[in-house]
Amino acid sequence: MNSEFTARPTRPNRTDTSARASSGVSNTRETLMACMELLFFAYRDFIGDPDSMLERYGFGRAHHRVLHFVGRNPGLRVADLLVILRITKQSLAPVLKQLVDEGYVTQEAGQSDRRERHLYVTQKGMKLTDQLADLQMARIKEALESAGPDSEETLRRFLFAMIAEDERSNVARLIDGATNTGNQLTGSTT
Amino acid sequence: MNSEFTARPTRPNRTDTSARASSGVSNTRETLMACMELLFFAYRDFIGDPDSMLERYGFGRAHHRVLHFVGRNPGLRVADLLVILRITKQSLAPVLKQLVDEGYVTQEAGQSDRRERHLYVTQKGMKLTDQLADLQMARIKEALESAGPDSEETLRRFLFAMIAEDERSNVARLIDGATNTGNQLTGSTT
DNA sequence: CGAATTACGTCAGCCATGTTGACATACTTT
DNA sequence: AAAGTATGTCAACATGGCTGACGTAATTCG
Repeated sequence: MNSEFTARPTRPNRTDTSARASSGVSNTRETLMACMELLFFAYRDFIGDPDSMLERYGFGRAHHRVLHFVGRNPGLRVADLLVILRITKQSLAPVLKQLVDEGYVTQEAGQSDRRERHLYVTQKGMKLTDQLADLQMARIKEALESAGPDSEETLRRFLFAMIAEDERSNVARLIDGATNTGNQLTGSTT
Repeated sequence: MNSEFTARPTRPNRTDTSARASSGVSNTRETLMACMELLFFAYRDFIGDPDSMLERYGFGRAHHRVLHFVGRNPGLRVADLLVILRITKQSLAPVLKQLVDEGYVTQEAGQSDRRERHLYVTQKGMKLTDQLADLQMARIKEALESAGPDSEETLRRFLFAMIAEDERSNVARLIDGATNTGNQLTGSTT
């Protein structure tokens, strides 16, 4: 017994007060709570996909993040990466070293300033990076389809608004700069 | 210079091929990529709120998760918690011990089976748990409002579909059982 | 009854990922 | 020449995971 998390406790005190009363649409505490928990589980599985693939390469999430952001922003400097990932150079060092040593990422001295190390994902690296991204995008795509026709626009608005206010412009610039898809974000959320 | 992550590289190769071509609505690779990155940043800030509060108590995310799930499912057994959190008892032990020692959680031997330890969040614990949840729900609520009128339903559908297929029923049961809000999830996603 | 199983705890050792602080090195700027 | 900057590196440490092994109490099964 108790194989998965079918396991529910004997569950006492279920008196069903509050909530449910406002059977309507508005965001009750319970509804928001459900969103919270769903976000928790959704995100877990969202990272679960790439995690298992990364394992086979001896990489972790840290490697994934580096591959992703360098892949999307070729020529990124080490300092940029640190700011994006919000980690210290000491944390990045071993991860980056491994990626460079194993040929997934290359470094090039800057032209104007030769102290700078510009990072690039190699072909070998891009292959892995794409595989990882494809896994995650496939899950998102499916979920969007099952969520309805306008779900993608709604989702983007929601996620963007979830980001700390003083970070939004940075994120918008990052995404947008890398994708060159136009100004959906900065424009639509004003 | 380079204060935040204003820092963008010199950015070479921006030739703008693919994408954008299909200017329509459909989920292009670039759009999905944007969703991916937004999800990454959104989730980071979603956890950032409680993180800073937890620090003041000397707690981490692990404590938060325990408080949350025990708080929502009073009487949960240790084994249940392990399955929900997908961690080992050795990982849980120190966290749970700290919460019990400091009076945030209590344990009670089961009535029918006295080997079982049923977990309950104390009043002191509920106060903290509620504060944490309120922080996160406030962010979600705001984001939903800024995403439009039907965004909550859409979001729930999306998130639910993001969960691994063979986990959905479990999650639905968990959320639903705890909230007693009815069968929105299990019903609407079929 | 006695043996096996179960729920939980605990000890020991390991790994990944993060942190600070201090310092070295190469390069640029003043 | 001196100061500042971009990066790398060493050392020590914290957190939160993991596995394996073992103990203990309680239940269940033969």
